[in-house]
Amino acid sequence: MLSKKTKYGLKALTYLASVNNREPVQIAEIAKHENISQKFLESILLTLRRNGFLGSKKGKGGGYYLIKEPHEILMTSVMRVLEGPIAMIPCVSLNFYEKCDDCPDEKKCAVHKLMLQVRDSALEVYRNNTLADLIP
Amino acid sequence: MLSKKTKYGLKALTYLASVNNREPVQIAEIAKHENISQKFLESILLTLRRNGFLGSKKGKGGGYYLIKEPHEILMTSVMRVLEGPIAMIPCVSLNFYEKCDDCPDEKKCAVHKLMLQVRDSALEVYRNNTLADLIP
DNA sequence: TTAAAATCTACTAAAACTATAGGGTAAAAG
DNA sequence: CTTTTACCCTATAGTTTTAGTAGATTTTAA
Repeated sequence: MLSKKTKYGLKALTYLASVNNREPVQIAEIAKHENISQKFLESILLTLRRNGFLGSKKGKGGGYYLIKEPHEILMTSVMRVLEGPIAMIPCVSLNFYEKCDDCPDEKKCAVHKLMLQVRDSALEVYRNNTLADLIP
Repeated sequence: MLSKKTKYGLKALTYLASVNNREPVQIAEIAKHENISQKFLESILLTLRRNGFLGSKKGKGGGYYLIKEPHEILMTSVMRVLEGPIAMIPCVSLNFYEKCDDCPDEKKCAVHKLMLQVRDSALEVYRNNTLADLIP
């Protein structure tokens, strides 16, 4: 299941991308427009800022804004920050690899074999989509 | 993340498929061979039986066995039973569809648009794999 | 220089889900 | 009738998710 964190994060990014100018947009405005709990969204936007997707400005007239052009923002990186590994199991993860402690030989493992394909197909989708592609 | 339930279920199915004859295999044997908690595996095999993948036999010489040929068992149906919906979000699910209550228009939703592609790509993988394809 | 408007930070907590263990019941075989 | 096995129900520790609360900090504008 996709977490609400990721869902809301994607919606917020898309909303910011759809605002043509790059003026800061307040959390409250995003939350209202996308039907998101404002406090929850606050923490999500914070992690997006810390990971280099957003800039912020405090005080009156402040808010969040995109730091790159929408077509430069790949879904692979967005998903990794919001949802974590793209692989469904660590033993097939590119960026978060971990060996299964119960599995003696990955090459012979059925789960490994299947999940490798799933990872590759998901990766292809995320690599073919930038934030610009999601704007309605 | 793939649940251990699914992981163990897949391993158990593969193990049963690799046993050439269709003699019942005891839970304990599967659990030992695949390094799985026996009690947990017990409940997993039960749901696999209830969903038409396995047959069982009680008493001495009993155990679980495949009810169909490995090449007839599609990963789509296995995954749906073990892991649940293949879609990451209900609004793009074929078999478990549900509307998002926070989303006014699916057609304009960025999350919907992205997750539809992810679902399709995952589906293609699962449809192209039967249990027979996972046997080492 | 004060007040208002925002983000930032840390802490807490309810709810849901996951993985597992325990103990007893039912059926099949010998 | 005893052993062996699957079957079934319950509880529970642990983790993750999804927030909510309270306040600190920074910026702008009056």
